[in-house]
Amino acid sequence: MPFGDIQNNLKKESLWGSWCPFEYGHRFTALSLEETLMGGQSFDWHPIANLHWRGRVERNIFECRWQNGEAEWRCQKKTVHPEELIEKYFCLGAGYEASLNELPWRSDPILDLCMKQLKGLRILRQPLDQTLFFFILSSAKSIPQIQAIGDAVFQRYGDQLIEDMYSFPGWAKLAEIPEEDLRLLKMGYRAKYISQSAKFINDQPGWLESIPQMKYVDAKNELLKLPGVGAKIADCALLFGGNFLEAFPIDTWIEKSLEKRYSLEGWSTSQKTHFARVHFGKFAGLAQQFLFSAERLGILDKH
DNA sequence: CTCCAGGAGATAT
DNA sequence: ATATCTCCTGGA
Repeated sequence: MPFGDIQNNLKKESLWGSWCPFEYGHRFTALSLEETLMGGQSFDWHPIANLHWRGRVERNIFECRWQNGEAEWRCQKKTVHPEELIEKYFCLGAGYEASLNELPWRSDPILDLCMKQLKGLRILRQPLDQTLFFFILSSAKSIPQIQAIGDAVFQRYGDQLIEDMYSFPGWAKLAEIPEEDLRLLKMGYRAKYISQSAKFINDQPGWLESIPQMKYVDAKNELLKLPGVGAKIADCALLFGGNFLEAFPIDTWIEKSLEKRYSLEGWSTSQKTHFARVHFGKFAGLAQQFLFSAERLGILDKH
């Protein structure tokens, strides 16, 4: 490595604060930390080394890593009140554990296995505007593809946060972008959804911001008004971007999982939604996350 | 080359 | 209500 690069890296490194353990760090495992950041609920995190990720929390850059058997985080020195940001973003605190305890794990051996194998898996509290954006992009796309398209949009239209990370441009900015320009960023048919949803949101100031205050059913019905937002994407936006832990998104993984693990072959999607609400209860979204990750990682077939 | 993804919307029954 | 087709792109 040339001397200039070494100096440059030292300079970059000096911008970072020291590593901190998570306050409830013992609850993460290497697997659950990775799955929380990279499992498809967020598209803000990028791996930069083995078990080491960099990502956005609001307009700040944080890093997380698994080191010496525990989870750690750090952020740039200029970040204001980083502990509060982390606590909020990762939903740290006793309330989350209490919610997990209300899931029917005592009577559901499948859920119990998922929760034991993925101990520490969390649902993040992300901003609704950006989460909605990513999940409109998500239809019939894999996680890396969604992230790549998002990165391109952020880089082209967002603000630069650090060397290679940019902010979510916001719906107001997206409303100004011609649909054809969005198509150039490989959105395909989703470009129309983004463009039209941006106009819808822009034409009704305060509408999107009011959604997190609503009851779940009302919030979902509002989001369903957006072009490109059906039941699945509305539930993803509410669960990952609106702190609605009762939202139970049913994608093809969960659809197949419910059929296979809970013998719901032949049930319609709406019947499965009803089953989930009755069986998993008011924190069904938490159960969904454990079930989804377990299927994705192939955990249930091993046991 | 064909097929189909972590979906939604339009159309037809 | 339910079934089928199409919409872009990229990877198997």
